[in-house]
Amino acid sequence: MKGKTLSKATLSRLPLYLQFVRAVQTERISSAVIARKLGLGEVQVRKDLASVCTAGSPKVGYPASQLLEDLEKVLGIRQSEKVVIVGAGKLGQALLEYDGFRDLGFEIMAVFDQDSGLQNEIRTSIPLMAMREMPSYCQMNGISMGILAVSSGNAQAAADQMADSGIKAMLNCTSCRVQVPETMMVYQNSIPLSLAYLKAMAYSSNQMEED
Amino acid sequence: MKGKTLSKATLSRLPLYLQFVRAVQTERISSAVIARKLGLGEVQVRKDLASVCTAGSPKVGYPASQLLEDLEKVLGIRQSEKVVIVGAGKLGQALLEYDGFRDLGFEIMAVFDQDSGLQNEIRTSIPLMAMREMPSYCQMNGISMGILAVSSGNAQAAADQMADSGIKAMLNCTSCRVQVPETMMVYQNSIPLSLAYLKAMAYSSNQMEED
DNA sequence: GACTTATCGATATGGTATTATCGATATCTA
DNA sequence: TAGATATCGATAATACCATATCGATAAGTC
Repeated sequence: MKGKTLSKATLSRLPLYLQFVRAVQTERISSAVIARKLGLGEVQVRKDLASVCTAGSPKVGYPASQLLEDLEKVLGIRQSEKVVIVGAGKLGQALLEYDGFRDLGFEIMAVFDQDSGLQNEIRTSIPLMAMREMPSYCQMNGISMGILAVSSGNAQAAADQMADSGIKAMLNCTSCRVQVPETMMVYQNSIPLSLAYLKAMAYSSNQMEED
Repeated sequence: MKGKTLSKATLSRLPLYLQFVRAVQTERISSAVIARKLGLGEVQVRKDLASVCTAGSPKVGYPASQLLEDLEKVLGIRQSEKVVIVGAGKLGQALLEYDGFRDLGFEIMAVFDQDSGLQNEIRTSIPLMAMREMPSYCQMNGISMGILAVSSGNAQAAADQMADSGIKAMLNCTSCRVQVPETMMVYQNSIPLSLAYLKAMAYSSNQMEED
């Protein structure tokens, strides 16, 4: 549309701004306040916001309602996005109970698992279905996003089935890398891997201090 | 020590290399193979590996055993790191069952929760304790890393208690930002936030294609 | 032993992201 | 109405990261 170029780094921060603006009760917000609360640079906040909202004015800050609206528009959460979860183990169940998805415009439609005996463990109204039903279900409901939350051994097979189902964007919550078609976008969010990264960061920053 | 400067970006990839080198069965590994399987640039892999290992040689690649050793050394996983989990809900339980931590050199020592009635739900031998026991437990066992996995409403309070317990690095699996002392390092790993980022990425890249 | 090839390491280039700086403007006060 | 101040937007400078290129070297081949 507008040909604006949103950088990856900026994109990754937009949801944070969204959350913050929602939580705040004031009519007007300044970049300084956002920066302080989110632990970011003041200029960075302005630059990020400038790429989605032009309503900021000197001495007064951004109007919260306008900023909120613009953020939601850019993030595309005005109309909710349908998502499936693959894997009904503990992690999948945790995701089912999580209310954080709705706030960000996601609607969890269904959970798929090989083991349909887990039905009684699941307390929500979201249906649990067998893996083999996934392709037809996703295609029928026009679902293009999915969360991979199976055990390591099943990761690649499940990923293949997601590809067969027409999933175009996968959040991989496994710690395995999976091979997917080029048309599918993958973002890895593995807790153990993140923990390893955090440790390495802490480790190396300590070394620098001691240096 | 050696004054080497490991970039954040490189650090985030080291665990991937580690996993890959472990999984591979050959004696020698070339950067090209790693790059292809991990979907990275060949030169990038060499550059990353050069910062931790000097044993690569032309025509032959890297000796797997040496590379593995060096990666483990840099990531500091030769001696295991003790970690606590805060929050024994579904997510906390999922983490307890997860074997991915041990492979990366982490030992889950205990879980803390306000509700100690969850004991019977937990199937592992890892002890569940009350939150108020956390400070003494962590200090007694010299624990400096923790995973925050409570519900949104309790996030800040739990984070405060982690700070009181001497935790120096927190993996925040909540979707809330928490305020912590400056001495504490935080890395956020929130599945809904990651999903929002992924959607925004897919969204904007589609726009570019249609452009 | 000379030639070819695969592969590494190092340097150079280009791009992206962050931070610093400055001018412009809306509000407030006198 | 004039001046002071907070805050934004824009441009510039810096730092960071990824990619391209090139020479060097070890293994294989004739």
